Amino acid sequence: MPEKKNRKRSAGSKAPSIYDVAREAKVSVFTVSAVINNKTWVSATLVRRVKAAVAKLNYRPNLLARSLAKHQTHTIGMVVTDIANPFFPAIVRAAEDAAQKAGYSVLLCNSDDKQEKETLYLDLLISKRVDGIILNKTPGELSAVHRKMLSDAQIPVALLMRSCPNLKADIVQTDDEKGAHDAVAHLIRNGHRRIALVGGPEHVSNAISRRHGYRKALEEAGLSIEPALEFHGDYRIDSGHRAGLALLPLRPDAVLVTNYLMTVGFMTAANEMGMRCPEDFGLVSFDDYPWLGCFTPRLTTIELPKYELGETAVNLLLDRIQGEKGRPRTVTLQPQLRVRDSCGFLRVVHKATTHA
Amino acid sequence: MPEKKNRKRSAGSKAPSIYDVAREAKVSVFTVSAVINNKTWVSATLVRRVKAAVAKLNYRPNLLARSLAKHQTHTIGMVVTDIANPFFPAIVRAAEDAAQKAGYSVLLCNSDDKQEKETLYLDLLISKRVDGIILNKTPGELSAVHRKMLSDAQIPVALLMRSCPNLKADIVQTDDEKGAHDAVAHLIRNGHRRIALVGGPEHVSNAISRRHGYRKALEEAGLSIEPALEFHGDYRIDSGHRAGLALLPLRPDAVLVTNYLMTVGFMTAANEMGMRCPEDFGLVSFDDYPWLGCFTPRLTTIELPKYELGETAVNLLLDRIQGEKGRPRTVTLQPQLRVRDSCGFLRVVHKATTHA
DNA sequence: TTGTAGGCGTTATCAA
DNA sequence: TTGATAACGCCTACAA
Repeated sequence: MPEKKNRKRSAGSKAPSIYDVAREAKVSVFTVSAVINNKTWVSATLVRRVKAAVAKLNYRPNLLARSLAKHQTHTIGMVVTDIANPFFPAIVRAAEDAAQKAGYSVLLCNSDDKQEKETLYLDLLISKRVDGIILNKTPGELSAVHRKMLSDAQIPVALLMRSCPNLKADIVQTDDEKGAHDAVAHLIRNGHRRIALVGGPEHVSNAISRRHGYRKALEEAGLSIEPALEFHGDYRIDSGHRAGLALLPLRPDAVLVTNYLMTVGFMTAANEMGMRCPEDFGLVSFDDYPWLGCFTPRLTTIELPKYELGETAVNLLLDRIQGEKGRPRTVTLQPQLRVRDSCGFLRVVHKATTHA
Repeated sequence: MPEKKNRKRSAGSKAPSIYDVAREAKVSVFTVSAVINNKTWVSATLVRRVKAAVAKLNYRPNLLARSLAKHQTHTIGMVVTDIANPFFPAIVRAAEDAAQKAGYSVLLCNSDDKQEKETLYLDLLISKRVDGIILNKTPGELSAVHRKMLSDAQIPVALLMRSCPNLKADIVQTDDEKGAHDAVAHLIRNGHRRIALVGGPEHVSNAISRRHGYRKALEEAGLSIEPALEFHGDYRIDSGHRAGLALLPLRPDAVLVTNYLMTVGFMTAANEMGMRCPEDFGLVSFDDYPWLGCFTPRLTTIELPKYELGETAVNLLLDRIQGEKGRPRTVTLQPQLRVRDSCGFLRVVHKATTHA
């Protein structure tokens, strides 16, 4: 058998296999394998010989074969709605960092928030036998089939920013209700009364939490909830634009926009309508970015700890991969109000003066 | 042999293999394999039986095993400096789209522009036997060892936005010299004379091109090149900030900042120093983003076709994977000047008035 | 048209 | 401490 291998090898110039190394070092494949994996029991002489052969042939173990034999790929799948949405890059970066540190790599998938695409990718990741999946779930349940496949194949999943009604899995999220609440409370403190909401997709858990927080703050302040001031977007620019077109004519004092992309659309609409922030309306946006501080209006935001989100997601996953059997954990990270200039601070001063 | 498999299988609830399906459908593994791969020669009856078994068992082929047998993983590796740099997400998204469309998935790596990390990832990708690599090369050469491994393993690479001195490979890039030239020419048309440059890493090909374009435009206009007005950054925020601190005191009329992150740093420095754009200095930035149009100052930019970059990269790669043997191709996409308000148009009017 | 058996490159079991 | 050799799950000549 080794003979045949020889023939093939010497023909073209393929990547060397463990057999080539074994032959070169005049040892068995077992020994080579042992050296590759730093097993302690190999004699110094053989270690030297093997290492020399490895260097000479530029041998690199075929991780596919290894994965097949060991039933683990050291790969995690990460499916987000869209890496081009600026909310995700930092999260993905953090995940990749944490994964890399632990010897894992990440396969990136974009679902566009479509169930079909998500299903497709889930199938793919399962087929590729990834060791775990970070899932920014599309709204809706996970099919029974996929639940079964995931549990049969023992592939843990960590839910990112979105819970899934019928999937018991670890979750990493931010305290969105609190974030939205703090944002609206801040707006109210600054004197705003009629506050609009540009929310996310109706059935996405974090969008629901944000709406809760929004309403709660309103109620606590004794302000009425006007359904007409609530707009349901989809976290993309265009829906923010539509929201602006629909909401601004209603002349709200201020608005809470629940993600950056929609804020961009909203501001564009405002510009088109000749309305200015914060003069004509106050605004708090979700998500913070380094560039928000150096352009006008300087947005007041609810910062979400993106890096920690990604990092935590893979750490939860890694625990499961290493056999952690406890019940699902939920890690809730704290958002933070970052006050800048888009809330009509001047207006507050004005009111305060009035009161005095 | 199948017996042993049986024993194991019935014990736990592992993912089913092709053998399980064969047994369930009462056919041979060959037939199952044929059906899975839509071979035409299987009789309708057996196809039906196999499909039923597949559905019943929720069978999904183990792509690892398939890859090992077929010597192709249908995976491409993509190594960028940092996905958190807003320049990359759209490119990666485009690449993933194009890859997915062709049945490939993408493994994402961040090199941070460090040779060591790049080397690490290259080793990894080779070991994982990816079918191709999209590489946003760190400055410097590719080691001979890696060149040899890549060619031995027949792994094509497509260089993204950066050429590599000793690697003959397909390249996708933008016409950076033209982009920078157009930017500076625009600045000059607007009346600016002393124009500073915030450039990229000294040995990165696109940074060199951008500097060429900058100087060329200056020369064409008969303006002198002041080395003191050229700052070498690293495409990250902090270096843009340092650039602002160093350049602004020199009171240039305007500045060309060669990427968005550095522009953010530069603007921050300007704010700290109480200098305003475009009143105190004009600015053109590389890279365009949807949000630039709705915040002040509305940046005039050189837009780079990010989506096409990513798409083209994988298409070039796919061609190679499918056996294309021609000599390396270079695809150069055209950047586009997008005029907004950051160039001090008013100033031009002013100067014009003066001259009149 | 279908089945059998060997190979893909590792790891792992069991002797030696 | 080492060496044969059987898995791992799939593909694919070669036979039937």
